[in-house]
Amino acid sequence: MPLQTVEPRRLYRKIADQISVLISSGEYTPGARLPPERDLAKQLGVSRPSVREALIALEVEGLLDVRVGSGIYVTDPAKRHRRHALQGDAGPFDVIRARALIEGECAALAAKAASPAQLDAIRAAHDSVVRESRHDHNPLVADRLFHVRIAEASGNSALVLAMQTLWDQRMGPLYRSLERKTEYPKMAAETVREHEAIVSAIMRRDPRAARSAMRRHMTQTHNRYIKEWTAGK
Amino acid sequence: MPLQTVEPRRLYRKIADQISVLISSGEYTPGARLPPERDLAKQLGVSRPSVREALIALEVEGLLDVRVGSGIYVTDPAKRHRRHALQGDAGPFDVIRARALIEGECAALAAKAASPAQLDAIRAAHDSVVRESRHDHNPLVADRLFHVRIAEASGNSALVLAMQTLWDQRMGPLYRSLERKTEYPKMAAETVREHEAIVSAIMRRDPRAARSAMRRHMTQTHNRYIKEWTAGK
DNA sequence: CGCCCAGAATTGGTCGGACCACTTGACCAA
DNA sequence: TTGGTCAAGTGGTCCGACCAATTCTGGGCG
Repeated sequence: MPLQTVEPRRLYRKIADQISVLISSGEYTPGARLPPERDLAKQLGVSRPSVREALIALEVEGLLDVRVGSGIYVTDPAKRHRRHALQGDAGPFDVIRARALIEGECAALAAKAASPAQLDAIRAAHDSVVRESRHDHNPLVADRLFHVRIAEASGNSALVLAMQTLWDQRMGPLYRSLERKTEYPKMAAETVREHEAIVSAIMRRDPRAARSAMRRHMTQTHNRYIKEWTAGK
Repeated sequence: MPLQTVEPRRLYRKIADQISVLISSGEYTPGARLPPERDLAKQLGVSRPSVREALIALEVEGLLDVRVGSGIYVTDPAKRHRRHALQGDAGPFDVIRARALIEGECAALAAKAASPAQLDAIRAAHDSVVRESRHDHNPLVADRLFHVRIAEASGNSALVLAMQTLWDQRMGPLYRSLERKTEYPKMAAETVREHEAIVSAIMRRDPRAARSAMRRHMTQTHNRYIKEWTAGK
């Protein structure tokens, strides 16, 4: 039988995993403050530098939030921003197509099973997009929230995760060049109209309509990108 | 005009960003070895602990590979494993359901459009899973590759990304407790049989069959988890 | 009594140096 | 060629110290 390669896990990893377990097991709830580094070091029987390395690893992973002079806090899972967003090499058009698939299904599931509170959240997010658009604001953040809300209403947190991963791909370099000089006012109106179709389908509990509305939204977004792409030379 | 929030970027972040730039600008190519920590500290004019914190951050982000006693190496972008993959709080069952959706579609697309080389890759990955199982090995790595190959054959790199993100959720702590003491020999046979159905459907270019074979595989995996879950008390 | 501010205490940030463990390669002997 | 030994290089861990930001506390003032 083939031998397994032994891998000496480094101390900071062991510490990080321990803390990570404490968080996911609910020992430390989101927003809670961890003990000071010095105390952690003492409790774990390791030195403070090692604890710091573990904390930095967890901070990079997005689980912790370090505030100088104040303490170390557990990040709210909803606010877990991935600033490193694992750069996939997926191009904008692949992303759009994948989103059409995944988010279409999210919309259908949402229409089927969303709770009243989730419906409210979707509507609120939609209103927020409308508001931002009116003020000539770039509604990117609100737009993201709108899609997240729908994914959440699907009742499957893994779908939320997948959706966010794809959305955040637009932080990638290829994507960004496409979005540089978009004329929001013009296309914001179209976006809002498409969003409305989605919201309305979900509200009236029509999964098939919701799915196709979401897919149409994605297709149209796709087309808008192409137009920009060709217009931008 | 609103003032910008001044954010005192911590030293390790600044160092990490500098090194990150050197990597993406091609100063250090994949596989290259960085200078020793002590030298880096001297060149940057900071202490070694700070350099170490930066290196750990980059290691967590997947850009660097630290080998004890040897040195620090730039990770090959293709091999960049997202071990950090953002621990969503998605439970195993949500993940399975989401994968059924996404990978089902991957399989269908693969059946429709896979190139001969991609078909070979799928078959090779499948053979590898069979081989591992026979040797009483945990075929986890091979299994992952099998699913990645199918996703790749879909021709949509965003789907590959989404699939990997979900798969890597099993690195999460909650998931791990479920997989601790699995009896691989027993369920490996079932897994292989289900894989074969998928491969065969893709090979004969039958998208609908491929989709349903993949979904069945996920459903069965789901059931196996439940059995373990209840058996484990 | 309530507000405000200065100083103290707490907590994370950075540093320098020390020693240990592992890897690597050179060298030597069988 | 093979295997073993050894030294140098490199990351791993630790300690103690001091700095900087935040928070707490208590006293003075309105």
